[in-house]
Amino acid sequence: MNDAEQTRQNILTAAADEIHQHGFKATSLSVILNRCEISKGALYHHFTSKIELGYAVFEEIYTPMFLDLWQSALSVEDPVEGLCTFFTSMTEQMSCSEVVCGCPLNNLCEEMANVDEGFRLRILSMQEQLNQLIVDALEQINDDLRDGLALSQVSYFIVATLNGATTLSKSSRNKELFQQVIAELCLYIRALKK
Amino acid sequence: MNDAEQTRQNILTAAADEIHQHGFKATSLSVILNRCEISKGALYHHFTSKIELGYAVFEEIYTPMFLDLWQSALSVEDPVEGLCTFFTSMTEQMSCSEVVCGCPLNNLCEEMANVDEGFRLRILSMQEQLNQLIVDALEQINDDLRDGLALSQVSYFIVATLNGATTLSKSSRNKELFQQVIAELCLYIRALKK
DNA sequence: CTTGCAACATACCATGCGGTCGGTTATTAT
DNA sequence: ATAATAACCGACCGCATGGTATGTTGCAAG
Repeated sequence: MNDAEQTRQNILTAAADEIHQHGFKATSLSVILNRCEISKGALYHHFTSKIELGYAVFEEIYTPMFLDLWQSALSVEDPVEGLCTFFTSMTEQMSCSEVVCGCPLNNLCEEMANVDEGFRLRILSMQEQLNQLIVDALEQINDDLRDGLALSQVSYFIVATLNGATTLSKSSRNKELFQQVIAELCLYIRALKK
Repeated sequence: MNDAEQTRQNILTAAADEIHQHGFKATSLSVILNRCEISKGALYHHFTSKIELGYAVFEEIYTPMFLDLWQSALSVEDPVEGLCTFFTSMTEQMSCSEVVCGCPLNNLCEEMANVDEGFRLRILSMQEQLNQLIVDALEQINDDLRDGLALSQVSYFIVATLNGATTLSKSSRNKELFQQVIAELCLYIRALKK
């Protein structure tokens, strides 16, 4: 990686962290500049505007990190158990910043979906990708599942609950509530089986 | 209500709407002043700062509106069915602004819980009140429910899912996803019974 | 009638923001 | 070697923000 690409990556990772911590609007470009020890000219050489930087963070940092996580959780023999262990390990490995700051994508959705169409469409696309991921995984064990399940609906339900759980843990500022919701979610997921 | 109290109420309702639409930080005091056709002096006569205005909106507008809604949904013979009809009617009566802007309390939680302790504690307190409301209602039909249910956990699960559903509908900008999650949630709730 | 305070109005301030622009250095192609 | 361009610097700009200080009006008690 040459120097230019390196500074671009530095900007992206710093911006990703700042946006995660403070949201997009409240993220100050000057803070990013300080963290990267670069000038404003450097930033605007790589990104045409703040919002384009935001899009790049979304597409190049958040999205792959997110989808890879879910993909690996679902790429097991039994995706139902895969999801449950995924969720449970989240409650254990959850760092303090994640308890406090929540999921970056969920945050961005809350903040920007109804304000900026570019963000909204990106979020929407990602949610559909994620939903497809889950549906595909569940369909592979369709024979073990109860009859009459609306798998897409089930998938959205799971994701919605998970997002709601992170939001809940943000206000309570402890893992306990999150763990409770996750425990109940695992009960629900396992009950999908016959 | 005298004139002073009337202007105070005007400020509160205008602020509540603006905060609902744009979030707390992005809400501009000058917009509120224009909507109410008052001066900045008037606002700062009634509220010492922007954040105190935010607290007042939370306590005097959002909280009672919210708790009353849930209370009336749960104050029926069968709270399980009460919740289901409550949720279902939400999907039908949901105005465009609610689809786009989401739940005011959920929004505030997302935006302010990890930034301002005053907001966080107020949100937390309200969530605990709401949880107690649901738990109390479910306990009254405990005999009809399955054994071994952790009612507090169940209650948090329901609230988390509902919040996640509104967030989902924000990014998709249509009711369909919301309705799907709600439909699945109703299945879950009804399955709490024996 | 006047005194006093509540209920406003208006002008102003410091600050931080995203963004621009002319200039400079480093790299690369010819 | 030189020309061209990428990569970067840093001063500056307009603007909107939350907040303050001073001034004005109107009502109500004494």
